Amino acid sequence: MDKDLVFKALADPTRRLMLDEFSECKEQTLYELTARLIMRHNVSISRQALAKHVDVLEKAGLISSEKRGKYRMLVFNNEPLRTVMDRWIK
Amino acid sequence: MDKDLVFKALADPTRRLMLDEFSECKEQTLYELTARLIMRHNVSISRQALAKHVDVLEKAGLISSEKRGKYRMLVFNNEPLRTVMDRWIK
DNA sequence: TTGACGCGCAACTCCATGGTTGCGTATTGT
DNA sequence: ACAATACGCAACCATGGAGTTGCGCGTCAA
Repeated sequence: MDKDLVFKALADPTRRLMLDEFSECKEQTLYELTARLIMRHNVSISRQALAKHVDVLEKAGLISSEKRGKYRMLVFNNEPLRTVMDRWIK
Repeated sequence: MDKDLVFKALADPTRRLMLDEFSECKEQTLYELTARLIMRHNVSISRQALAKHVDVLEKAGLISSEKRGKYRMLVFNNEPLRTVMDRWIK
């Protein structure tokens, strides 16, 4: 696990909103996630921009993705968040 | 406490090294901190660049500073780190 | 088969930010 | 008084990253 990638992923407010959605529903398609962000958080953003954020979160190990036919299923994993703060909080 | 500022502060690897030093020694002058980073972590960086990082950390509430004559004393505060991860780790 | 839809990819723009350089200020020791 | 030093400030440059646009591909229902 690359801690640098985790902190980079957390640096963006849109990605933190995405994590908020995932902490309520651990499995979502990219389509569902986009719809939720637009409707519940008034996020005005294109699908492609969201897809980029998904890539960043995936490289950080915070989500994993799986192709299911037409849809792309995203699964949340908060384990990196648990381990990344160890060095300062004792 | 502005969580956005905290995550921004954590996004940079140099600032995370600074926090590493602070978690070992909670009070340091800016001069001491600069010397430690250069010697113990082989960080090649100017004093001004460090001062900018200090400003970012201070705005995030992660350190507080106090002028003591010629020196600027910096004091670590990890409380924002404890509260900022709540929403995803339950 | 054909159209709609969810998605991937690449090029482009724009701006925040890390870093440097140069100069000025205040404090301290001799 | 004067030199050394720890620091603040402002301008500048270069890079990375967020966002958009346009196009094409694969899947599914009619």
